[in-house]
Amino acid sequence: MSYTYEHPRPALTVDCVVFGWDGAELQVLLIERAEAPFMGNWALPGGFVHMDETLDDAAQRELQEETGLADLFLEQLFTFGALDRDPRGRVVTVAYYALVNIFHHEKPQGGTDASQATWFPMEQLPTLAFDHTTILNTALERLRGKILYRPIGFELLPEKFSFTQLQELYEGILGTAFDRRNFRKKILSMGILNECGKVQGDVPHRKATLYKFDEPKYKQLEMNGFEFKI
Amino acid sequence: MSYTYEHPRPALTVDCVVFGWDGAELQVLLIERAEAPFMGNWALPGGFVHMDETLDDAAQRELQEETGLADLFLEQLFTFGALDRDPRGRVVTVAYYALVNIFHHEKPQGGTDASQATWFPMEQLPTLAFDHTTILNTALERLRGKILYRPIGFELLPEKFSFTQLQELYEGILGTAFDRRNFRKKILSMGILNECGKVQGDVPHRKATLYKFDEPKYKQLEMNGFEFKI
DNA sequence: TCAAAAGTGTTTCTGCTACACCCATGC
DNA sequence: GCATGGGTGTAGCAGAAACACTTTTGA
Repeated sequence: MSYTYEHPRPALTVDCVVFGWDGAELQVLLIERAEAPFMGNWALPGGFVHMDETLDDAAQRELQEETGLADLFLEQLFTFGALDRDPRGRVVTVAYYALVNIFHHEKPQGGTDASQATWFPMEQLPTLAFDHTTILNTALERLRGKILYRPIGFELLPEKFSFTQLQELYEGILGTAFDRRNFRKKILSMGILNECGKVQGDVPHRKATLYKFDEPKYKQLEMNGFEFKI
Repeated sequence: MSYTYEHPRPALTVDCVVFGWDGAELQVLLIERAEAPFMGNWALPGGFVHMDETLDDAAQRELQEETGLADLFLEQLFTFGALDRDPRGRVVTVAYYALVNIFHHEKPQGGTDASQATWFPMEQLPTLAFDHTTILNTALERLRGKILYRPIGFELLPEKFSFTQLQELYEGILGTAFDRRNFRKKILSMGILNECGKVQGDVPHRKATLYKFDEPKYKQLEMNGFEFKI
């Protein structure tokens, strides 16, 4: 079976930068390529866009197939179209970035054309196939920008989390330190967290209060002109 | 001549939302389509991506061909891939937005496959072909967001402009009013404008001081951590 | 009782907001 | 001299930043 067109067409792929947070470091999910080109190299999960799926659907499908991940925060990032970005010829890729709670998906599974899917700390990335390093850096920039004015950090945490966890997440991603009292004050004053008791487990010190992000409340506040801001 | 691939491929286009400012209203440059589909309808300038050009190059080329515009602020916006967005079949489009001084390009010229290119005020847009209304709205959102934290508003003004012009631009795009004194203070305190004398022409009142945006200065400040912010 | 993290208020400072009058120019 | 927009300073307020001690818990 083959397909013929009057004019040549670039191939179209999607690639996904999946970020996770292990409590200390930002992590990225990479797959080991099982096919040429760059066979055996690490790369972002991704693949060709099918004719009967939207770009968002393609990104979701590829993530599901290559990493087993589903139902995560997924947002279009940027489209990369450098002429020589793929040795197979002209391939344009629509990049996405995703945020996922790493502990809900600690053992991602390799799938069809990915022999492995593994978390890497941002600070110890392997060499990546194609222009995937560029894509990853773009995604990191976006994450750093967006986390300041949208409540997306919660996507990386467990459903219930302590203020220390939240603060360490922000500090780790942004590379800056915050005052504990001011941080707590600012977030609490937004009124988008619900307390859910000190369920924290066996720790050799005082138990922290755990909170949940109240998304419906946030959506409602947002509609009334409220803006999340760190 | 024809091109055959093992798998079907979406066609890939670029579309450009070109914004201009006439001193009172935000304007968008549209072309009248000379070919099916939507022949005779208004649409964003754009067209198919060639195999030997990047996406940015394609956007620039299409603008040049269809409107005569060159050397303008042009930035990738978003990629639209809904299944039914083009009646010819699966067409994915990488949208761009551009900012241009309307008085340097008052009479844009229609080109190859565009029989006319015309400025429309945002408030009086015709019905657009394809999903171009969606694209345009996305571009407007982006413009409104970005103008707050990047000095891109200057792209829409003449090289030399008065504070009133600048303020009216911001007020028009954002739909909010600013205090004249505070606005002036804030912008001046950034130190990114150079005074260039009261060259303003025949006006029946006091002549305004004109300013130029000092881009090198801005770039330098930016590198030292300065952030433009309205 | 010690170590380790949780929790909590107040003061200071900075930057934003609100606000009104005189100036220059052409008609 | 009048109509029109240009240009300017200050006081009050709100939100950000700085800052240190007490509490809880398990070992």
